Amino acid sequence: MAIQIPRGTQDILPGQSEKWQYIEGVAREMCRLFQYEEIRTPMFESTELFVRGVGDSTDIVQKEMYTFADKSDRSLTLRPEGTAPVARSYVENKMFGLVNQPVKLFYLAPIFRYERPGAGRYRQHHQFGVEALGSDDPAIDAEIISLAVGFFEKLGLKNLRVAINSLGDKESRVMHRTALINHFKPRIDEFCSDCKRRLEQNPLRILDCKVDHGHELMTTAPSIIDFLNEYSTNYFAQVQQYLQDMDVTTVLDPTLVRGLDYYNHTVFEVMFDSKGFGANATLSGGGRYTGLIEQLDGPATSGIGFGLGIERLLLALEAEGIELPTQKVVDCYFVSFGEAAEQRTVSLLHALRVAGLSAERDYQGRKPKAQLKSADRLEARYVAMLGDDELAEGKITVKNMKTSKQEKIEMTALVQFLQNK
RNA sequence: GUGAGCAUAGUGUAAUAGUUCGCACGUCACCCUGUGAAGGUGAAGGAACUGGUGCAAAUCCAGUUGUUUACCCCA
Repeated sequence: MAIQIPRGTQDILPGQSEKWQYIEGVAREMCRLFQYEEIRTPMFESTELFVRGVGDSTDIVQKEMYTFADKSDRSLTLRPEGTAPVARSYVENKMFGLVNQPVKLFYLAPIFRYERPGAGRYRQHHQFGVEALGSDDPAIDAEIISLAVGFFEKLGLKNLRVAINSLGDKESRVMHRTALINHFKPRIDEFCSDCKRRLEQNPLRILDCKVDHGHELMTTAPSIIDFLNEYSTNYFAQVQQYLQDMDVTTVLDPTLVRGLDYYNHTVFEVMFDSKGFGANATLSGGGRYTGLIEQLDGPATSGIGFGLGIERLLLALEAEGIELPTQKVVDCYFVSFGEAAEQRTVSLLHALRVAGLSAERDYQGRKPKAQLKSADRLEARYVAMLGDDELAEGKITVKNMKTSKQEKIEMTALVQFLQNK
């Protein structure tokens, strides 16, 4: 049996990789406009970083990390999310001391989680993530959200729903959780088995249960918004106002929570609603984190960011029927008749490439007819044909593949001829 | 981690417990020995792995692996 690719991973092959490059290009361009700079952190970190940063009660840390010991018995973990490494780097490189705050960073990086693969979920996936560290200004929350939305729109995605919520500070979250349990517990027998399990595990999830969504307790359930203190309420109102000022449409979703421990205040998700699209409607998720930097032994610093999965984005683009521009241009394909011509092709081909023209030839000793076929399939703009006749005259036949017109030109004029086309 | 479906040439598919597993596209050759997108003829190339039941297994059963999908959770 041949060796197979590890479960939940995929090769990005030619034909597909061009799409990735395009998406990455759009991401970089957005970041340039919004003035975020690229950071590249290692693919693996001390396990401790994620245990402390992400939170040891989260699913990610409890069961999804690729953790291994190196030869010196250090416990290392393949990056399961993007924010903690950035926060670590911020602290380690003392970026809190930089004159310009917040420090605005982005990354394009592989993420590893040991989980069961499904629709739009992989063991290695790739995220475009953006983080702004060192500012409590609600304007930066709005900026981050508008960047995410702008990115999707630039790629032509429609049917987007931007869900937004505030978790307030940690206190409000704990109080809300208790209130939810008290609300549902007396009548939990009326709910489905999933909800019974959710009651202790994650009572908030009961609210978007598909089975019990009609139950009267659903509508009367306590909302997190009612548990926010004055600062949190005002902060959230300000974020929403700024978003409105930028014409970014959002939907308040009081049931929105995120699975990572470090989130406080603003949280948001960009959802893709399109029928035929699977259960993973979340294209992007993010929010504000206030305790993370301190948790990692840095000064009290607040940050906000988001991550979005490229694989899911590609699925969404496909579902929408959006074709990404992929340009692979072959300026000239060489077709040679006979051995002498084939030998002469080597230097001509090289000359074109040196001159900045993309050029290709046949390496399988195929017949001229088959060479033409290859040129056609590669969508070469021109074919340069060389045989004994041309060699004798010091000329070469150049054929425009679109118009099928061909002419014989001086061999020495080939580069110039093609450059002018 | 739980449940369900699927696994046939490079790709997409068909069939059925019983000779040599059919078709399409692709590949290659020839018709056409210096010209691509059309056509004709021909060729190469295939049952995920392991075990079981049967005279006989691609087909039935079990396990393994992979894959799709719904949960959980997330990007």
